[in-house]
Amino acid sequence: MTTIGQNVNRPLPIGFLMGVTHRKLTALFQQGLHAYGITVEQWSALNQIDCAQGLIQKEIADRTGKDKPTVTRILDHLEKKGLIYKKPGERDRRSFLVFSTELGRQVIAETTPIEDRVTAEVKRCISEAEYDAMMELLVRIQQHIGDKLEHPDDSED
Amino acid sequence: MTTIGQNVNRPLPIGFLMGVTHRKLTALFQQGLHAYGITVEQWSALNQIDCAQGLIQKEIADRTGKDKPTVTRILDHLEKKGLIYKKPGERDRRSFLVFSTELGRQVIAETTPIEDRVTAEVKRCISEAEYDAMMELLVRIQQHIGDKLEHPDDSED
DNA sequence: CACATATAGTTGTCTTAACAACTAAATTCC
DNA sequence: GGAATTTAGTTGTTAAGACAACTATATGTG
Repeated sequence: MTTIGQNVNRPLPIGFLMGVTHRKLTALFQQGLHAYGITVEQWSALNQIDCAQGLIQKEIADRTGKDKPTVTRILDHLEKKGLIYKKPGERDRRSFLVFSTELGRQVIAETTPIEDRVTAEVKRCISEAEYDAMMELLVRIQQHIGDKLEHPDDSED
Repeated sequence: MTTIGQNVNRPLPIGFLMGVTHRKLTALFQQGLHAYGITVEQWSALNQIDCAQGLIQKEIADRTGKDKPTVTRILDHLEKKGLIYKKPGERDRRSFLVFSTELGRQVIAETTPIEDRVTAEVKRCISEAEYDAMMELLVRIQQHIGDKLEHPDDSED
């Protein structure tokens, strides 16, 4: 006779709860982006490119929190859709400078209000102060865990 | 002459910040799971199965916040690894009851402390009160946005 | 200079997520 | 009872994320 159901009702760990919440926020934004034929992740890369103009892919990766292969593929999609273009780096011939096209700029201009609406929707269920606190906590956790991933053995009590 | 760089330094929207944070938390837990040959998402399904014993796939989907196709595939992996088994539903012949095997129970018993360590790590950079507040806010946002996704046109001011 | 090492980017593989289309069994309604 | 509708689960496709292996250029050190 084996013991069954021993782990009764432990709370959903924070990572999983964050995953579920993240997926729902993404789904809401994705609904709004549907008419523009881009995904949420493509939007985030295009948004950074449009803001900064002339980023190299490594910088896009850093700013969007994605790894290099992921960025390569997202840029492939954005390029095929005519939303960005790459210029070979002259000083550093390993890299490209990435720019948004006129169309890309237009898409960001039109979709930024959609992102604002997602944020506004979140603020309908939590206060401004709670929102700010949440953002601050997310940044803190993200940095702390990021450090831990880079220096796994540091047991700085 | 086109305007360039007009979207100067808008803050990272909450959804994206949550995505970055979620990916880092997942990466940390995944490091710990490496020796057990399962992924974080497989762990979360196995964990639910092990707690409840005899869930049908729909219930696993609900409890893990995944859709049915995703659960089907995760269970395929868990079954191949000998961590779970399915029993055909007798009362409802469309569904299966899913149980963890002895090995599956053992894996969860041994890996639950690893998940605890991830939570503990998070609590090293935020207080207990902040942690609780964060969890509560995540639940609230997740529910509110979930409702919005189901009733998109409700403009309940 | 030459060799080692680091960095930018690409390609391939696997897993997960979203979405649509589908099968089969259960339920509802007339 | 029988047709329409739900519900449980599967399969296929596409995109993204993690990871490893790879190419090519840059940098650093003897």
